Amino acid sequence: MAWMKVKDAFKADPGGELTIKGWVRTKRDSKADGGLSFVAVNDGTCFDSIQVVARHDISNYESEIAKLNTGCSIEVDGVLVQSQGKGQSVEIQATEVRVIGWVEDPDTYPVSNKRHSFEYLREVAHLRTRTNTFGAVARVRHALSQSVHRFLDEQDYYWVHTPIVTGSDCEGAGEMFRVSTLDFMNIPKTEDGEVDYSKDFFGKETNLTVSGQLNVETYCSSLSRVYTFGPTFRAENSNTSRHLAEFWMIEPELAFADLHDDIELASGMLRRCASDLLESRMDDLEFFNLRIEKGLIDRLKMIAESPVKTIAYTDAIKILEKSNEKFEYQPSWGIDMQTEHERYLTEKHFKQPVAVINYPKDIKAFYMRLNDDGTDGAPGRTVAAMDILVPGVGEMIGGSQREERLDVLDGRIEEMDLNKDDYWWYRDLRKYGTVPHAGFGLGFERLVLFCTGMQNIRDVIPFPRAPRQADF
RNA sequence: GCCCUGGUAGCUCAAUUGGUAGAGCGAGCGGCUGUUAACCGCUAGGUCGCAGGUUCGAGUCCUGCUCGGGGCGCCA
Repeated sequence: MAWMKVKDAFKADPGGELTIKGWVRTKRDSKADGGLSFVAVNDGTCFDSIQVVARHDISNYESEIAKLNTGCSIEVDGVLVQSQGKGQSVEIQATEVRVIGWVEDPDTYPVSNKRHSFEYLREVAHLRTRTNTFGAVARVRHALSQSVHRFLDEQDYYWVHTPIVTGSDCEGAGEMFRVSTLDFMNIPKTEDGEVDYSKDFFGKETNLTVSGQLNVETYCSSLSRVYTFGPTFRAENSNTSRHLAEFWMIEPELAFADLHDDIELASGMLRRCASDLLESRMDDLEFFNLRIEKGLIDRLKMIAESPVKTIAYTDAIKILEKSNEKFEYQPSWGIDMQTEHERYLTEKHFKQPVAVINYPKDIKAFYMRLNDDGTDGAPGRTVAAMDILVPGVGEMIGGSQREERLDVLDGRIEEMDLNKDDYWWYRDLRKYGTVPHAGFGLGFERLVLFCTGMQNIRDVIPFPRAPRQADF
């Protein structure tokens, strides 16, 4: 008999023979008709489990089928039929049930058939994907990843595999994890008493990347449209439900483009992700909408239809100053917005994703393009930066138009007390055929949070890494 | 890093003014039923996070440690 995935079995014509393979979610027994069992089998190919009806006349009914527990793996041969019961349209009348793997001790099976807290399930991350929620998160995460790649590919963006280990000490996006093969108990020292990295594996100090941006800008300067999509690492001691030490980031970089082209790309990507999900994963979305966050589907529909709203930082501050909201930190021009300010803007004032642009230069990175004086009526100098804020998550995207003018870039490097020599190859891009360009970083897990309604970022990545957390 | 909170059965929690522990779910067994958050009955299961201290007596009070959770900062 042909092995069929559960998702395909649901769509097949009744009457046909088939084999399915999966894990038992629940089993209910009945004494009717001499005895029969209803076994819900899930293989992860879709949200729903399929109901297998096993009767007492199957040879191993008493010895095995009646003893099945949640978590057992089985193969079932049978016939797809219209269900006689309510709750499902089709079910499988089993002719044979083969037990592949038993649950050794049902009493201590970590994900038994009951409600579990997400905090507890994090401690059994190797088994939590067997629950409705984590199965759905895994499928949605995959679908979003595919949407991003397809969306960019269709617009001629090339995926560039920037390095995980970086010898560049100028990425500047946060604390780094050191990569080294030196013996901790016997660190080689120079004459000055410093660590002698020339003896290390790479012959120099190396770290895990915090961003592929600087590297991908080199490819942008020849291939025009490129992006990175891979893991990045921040050794910040961040203890929040929105930060991870290891997370995946999407960083497009587009040449011959300005800040508005950048926002348009980000906005289009969000719309595409939402509409693809509504198209392909309604089974999982309906679950999230019912059990995790009411109104999720309506929000995704809104995202799919409306472009991101853009507002200048200077105007955003004015909105905050005029609002009647009691902020812990009073907003004023020049401050870096607090989480409370960002949430007010996206959740209460606009009630939709908002791109805040043109921030004061003193609170942003050196590579962001300096605006002309008075851009958007700002009382001070600004850079062409943008943050996209979304309800429920806050900052999901951070980007900018890059400074393509070498003299201005050098001025900024000096102003911020950075070492020009460290950026020699980055500066070369401005020396040889420079071009206006822009890009952004999208925190992939934050996108998954936004699209599932999940509350904690540690529940939307398979094996979360955070301070004091690197199990599995 | 800062502030706030919690750790009691496999899981989620309860335990009055300090008097050595209970429920629901899950699990096992039995009953009932084309069942589906099934239902009914019985049973098993706990050095109350760890280490000290106060007390005749500590799950309950004190100190230290440890591991969670929430918020803030840093950002994506």
